[in-house]
Amino acid sequence: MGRSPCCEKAHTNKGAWTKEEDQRLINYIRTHGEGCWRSLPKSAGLLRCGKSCRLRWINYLRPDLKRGNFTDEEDELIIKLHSLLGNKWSLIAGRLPGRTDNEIKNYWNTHIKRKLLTRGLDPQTHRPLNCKNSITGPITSICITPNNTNPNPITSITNNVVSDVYFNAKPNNWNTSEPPNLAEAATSGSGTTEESVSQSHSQSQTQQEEQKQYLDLNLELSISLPFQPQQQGSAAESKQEQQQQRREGQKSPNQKICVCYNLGFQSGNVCDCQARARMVISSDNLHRFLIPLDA
DNA sequence: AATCCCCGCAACCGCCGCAGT
DNA sequence: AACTGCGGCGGTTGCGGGGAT
Repeated sequence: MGRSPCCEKAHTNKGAWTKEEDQRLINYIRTHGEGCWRSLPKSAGLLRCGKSCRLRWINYLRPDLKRGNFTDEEDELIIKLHSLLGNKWSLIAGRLPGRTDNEIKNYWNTHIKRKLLTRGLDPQTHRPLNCKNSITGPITSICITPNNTNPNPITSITNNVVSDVYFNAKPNNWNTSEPPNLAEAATSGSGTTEESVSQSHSQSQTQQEEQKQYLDLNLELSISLPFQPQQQGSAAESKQEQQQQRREGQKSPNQKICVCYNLGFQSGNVCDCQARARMVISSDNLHRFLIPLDA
């Protein structure tokens, strides 16, 4: 059995809102404030579902909404945030004052997707479309190399890395034992809750600047061509090698390595690699989680 | 002028996480 | 620990406007 409906559907209006309904909702929230959406319709004299009232207020009636077209700066910010956060529209909206998640989602689907395609980029992965080695799906494999000196830093761990993302630059104050919390940096600042706002206010300016630096750094990361091992020998030999790697606990072709944890994407935050990982490899102060693709 | 088609956007739906009991 | 209810989120739908034929 599923959950009971949030309201009595037989007695609720659906579809476009009338001016009168809008006015009732505005008047009610001006007097009583937001909250308790379930009981709001009855109290406000609206024949609407509470969810519908909430959506109408948040996406259309809220006084602090910014109207008008998106600016180029907003476009680029959305693209950068999407490359970091994926389809986390509410998080992205939190970084764009006056914009709603629904608005950004629509804008993404109607404008930015096309914009990225004309740039030759995959809107989901932000990788070049014509990259013959490109993989589908979100980036889950990240590798940090000090000063990017090692072109293939985890070859020693695995012979079959699907793809890697490298940071090209490493700030002088980057301490791999105390990684920046990128997820927090991404959501702080213009956070949507009072709590997050108060948290961000309580941070020292230096800390905020550091976080911004890390966020910018992450957003500006360059993506390397996926490492593809040279195919040598017969197919039988290759299969034998793969079986050998599995026996030895090494990464097989249908596994990915993630070091998100070291970037601050700790479990329960953005990345759940730690929870899903079947194996952890630690080296150079980095924890690399092996995650089967079918997990 | 009429029809068709495409696009943008508001709204809905179902699921999920969390807090309260 | 299990259950319930609510708010919030992301995916999807469908309507209306405008351009093309």
